[in-house]
Parts: sequence; C-alpha cells; structure tokens
Amino acid sequence: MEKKISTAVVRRLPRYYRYLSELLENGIDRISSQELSRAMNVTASQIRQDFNNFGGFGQQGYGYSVEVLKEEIGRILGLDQQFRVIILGAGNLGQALAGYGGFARRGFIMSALFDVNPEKIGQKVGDLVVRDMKDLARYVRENTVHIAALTLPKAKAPEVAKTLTDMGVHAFWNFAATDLKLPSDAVVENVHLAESLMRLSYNIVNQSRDE
Amino acid sequence: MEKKISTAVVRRLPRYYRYLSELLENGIDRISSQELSRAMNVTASQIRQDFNNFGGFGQQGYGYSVEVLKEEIGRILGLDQQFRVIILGAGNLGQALAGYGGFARRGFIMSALFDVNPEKIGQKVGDLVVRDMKDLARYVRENTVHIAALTLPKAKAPEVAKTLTDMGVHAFWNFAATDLKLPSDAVVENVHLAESLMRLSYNIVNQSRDE
DNA sequence: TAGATTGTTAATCGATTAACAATC
DNA sequence: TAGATTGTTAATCGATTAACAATC
Repeated sequence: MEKKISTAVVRRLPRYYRYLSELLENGIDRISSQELSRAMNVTASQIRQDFNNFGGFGQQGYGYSVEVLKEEIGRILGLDQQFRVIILGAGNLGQALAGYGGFARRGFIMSALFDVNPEKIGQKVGDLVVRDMKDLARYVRENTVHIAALTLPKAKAPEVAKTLTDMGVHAFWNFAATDLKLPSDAVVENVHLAESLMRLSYNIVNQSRDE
Repeated sequence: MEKKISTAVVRRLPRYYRYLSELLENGIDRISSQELSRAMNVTASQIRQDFNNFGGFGQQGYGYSVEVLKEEIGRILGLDQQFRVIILGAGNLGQALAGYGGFARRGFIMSALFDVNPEKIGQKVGDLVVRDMKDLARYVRENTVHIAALTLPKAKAPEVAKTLTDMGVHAFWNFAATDLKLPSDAVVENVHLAESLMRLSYNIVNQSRDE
C-alpha cells in the first residue's frame, strides 16, 4: 500500500502544477529541482522529496521534463478526470463560481446552480439557469454529481449537506462559515474567506515580528 | 522581543475565534481546553500551547472565560481595528466581496470597487459604485486604504499590485491565480480557488489512502 | 568518461502531544 | 483543603533540509 501523503504536500501540489503550466506556456520544456526551487521559493530538496512521494519523475543528470511532470502531477490531482459540480446558493459567490470559466479547463464542470429565492429561480447565470432548491433531490437522482459547492448561509449549509450525503454526494467545497459534521467517507475542502481575511489582518498588525 | 508565531498557529486563530463567537451566541460563558478540544477536533494540549504563545488567558482549576478569550484572540487578529479595503476588479468575485456584509462586522470596510470596463463603471454593487480604474491613484492619495483585494485577471494583477505598493498600500488579499512579487514589507494573503478545488479532487481520487 | 542532477538516506528542525507542577 | 485545570517543561513525532551515492 502507498504511504500516506501529508496535507503539507497536497497543499503544494496545485502550486507546482500552476508553475509547470506557466513554464510550458513559456516554451520551457526542461527544469531542474534547483531552478524550480529558485522560481517557487521552496528548497530543491523539498521539491525532490515531494515528487518522490509518488515515484520519481525525473532523470538523473538531466532534471525534469516540464511536460511529463505537469502531466503526472495533474494525474495525481485527478485533473485527467471530469468532475461535475453543483452549486448550492446562487448568491454573489455562487454566481461567481458558476460564471468563472477557468474551472472547466481543469475538468470541473459547473453543471447546476440552486437557490431557494423565487426571484432568482429561472434567471440565467453564465450558461446555467438557477434551479429551485426543491428540485435538488430529483436532480441528484437523475444526474451525476461529484462535488457540491456550498455557497449558502451558514445556518442552511449543514442541512443541505446532510441531504446531499444521504443521496450519495460525498465531496464538498464549503464556503459557508461553519464546519460541517459529515460521515467519515465525506471529503471536504473549506474556503473560509472571513478567516482568510483575519489571517491577513493578523499579519498586518503583527508585521514587525517577522522583520 | 516576542517569540515568532508559526503560521500553523495563525491559521488556527480565526477558527478559535469563530468557535468562541458561536459559544457566546449560545450563551456559554466558560469553557475548558478539554471541552474546546472535543468541539474543535484538536488536542487540548495544542489549544493551551496556542493560547500561551500570547500569554495565558485562562485560570487554573476553572478554564477560560469565553468572552475574555474571544476578546483577546480578536485583539491579536486585529479585529479591534478597522481596515479599509478596496477591491480591484468588479467581476463576479469582486462583486461578491463587495456585497457580502459579514466582513464589516469584523472591522473590514469595503470602501471602493474599481474596474476598467466602461460598462461596469458607474454601476451600483451593494453600497458601492464601480469606479474607473484610472481614478485609482487619486483615490489612494485622498483616502486611507489598508488592504487591496485583487480580483482581477492574473495578467493584470502584478501591475496593479505594483502601482499600489508604490503608493504605500502594502497589504493584499490576492484572488488572482498568480504569486505576486512584492517588496518584503508587503503582506499577502492568497486565495487561490482553483488550487483549493484541485486539493478537493486530489482527496476524492485518493480517498482510499486515508481510510 | 566526466559532469550534472536525481532519488534516497540521514540529520536537523519545528510542531504536536504528553506529563505534571503550579495554582485557582 | 481537595479537585480541577491551566501554564509550561519534556518527550515524541513528523516535516524539512542536508548530504551523497546512484545513474543518466
């Protein structure tokens, strides 16, 4: 069995992927851990350790093929697959997620958008039409749903998440300012913007400590 | 001089703050590290270590006053201050940030919203009117700006960030999918949604590893 | 072959957990 | 005073960095 990959590594993988994409766009097809190290502000040692969690992708004396490395990391991240994402809550944030085209390029298809507000239901948001939250169960039954993005008030989020897990959806991209209590086979990625902003203000207020 | 606080601790502080706020709302005015530990899924030991980075807020044999603790952590995070935030880019995400009322409660005042698109300029978004990006320099000169939220395309972000740092703004909430190269006295908090989504898909694809 | 750079083991560093004396 | 729980030191664990043998 494979060894457990730490969350620290998983946090870095998408960033590697992004850098490698940029390199490829700039026509750079080969790179050493040391060059990557300078560009990304991590140690070359860490880069090699990270990659070797998944087996070596490089060649001694040569370095890494940018294309191969990008491909492999993409595969590790699941970017060779397609994920169908439904968005719960058609507020500003839900609409922003629905409208942003960049996700589709990585295989994340925003496939439906739900809300309870009668004024929003039926409205177009990007390619999607806002659906009635009442139709959620039927939609999930009739369509494949890999990921549910929760962009609804924190009071509503746990209840909707519960409904969804009961119907077999077990991956959540959670923007609601609460920690979901979910079955152990559920996967959650939290995006707590208010907390992010507080970390920023911490660093502003305590800036002198770092210098 | 104070000891350096690790980023791991800083990441946890806003979550403590959120929990304490909830406890207070529920009328709970006293808690032990052990109770908090169970509620938050961290060890009691870690909680006490975290708090003691800033001096003890508790009382032996009693525990912590929820109100005092919340107050103190809030102060550490800078929530006793007001921060004026300008938003660069009035796309869906910029509008979402401008429209969300929750930030103001914590002292983050969304005070202006800029875009280059003539069709957007002049439109109302929540309480704000979209301003012309050309007026940015004048605005910054004439108004206090603590934080700049960058919700613009990654191609534009570095240039705008540069302009802002030159004008003395040195705290950035960066939503653009790029790493800003900024002076060392700048403070940056990145929110890379695409990377967040990739971590989620990683965990979906590699779920069996964890179980 | 010589030079370069990986893959991998060993050393170090830092963060988390455990333990317990201090004290309310 | 006895019981409870913090504050803090010591032990452990895991992640990062350094070093170098393997090898392209």
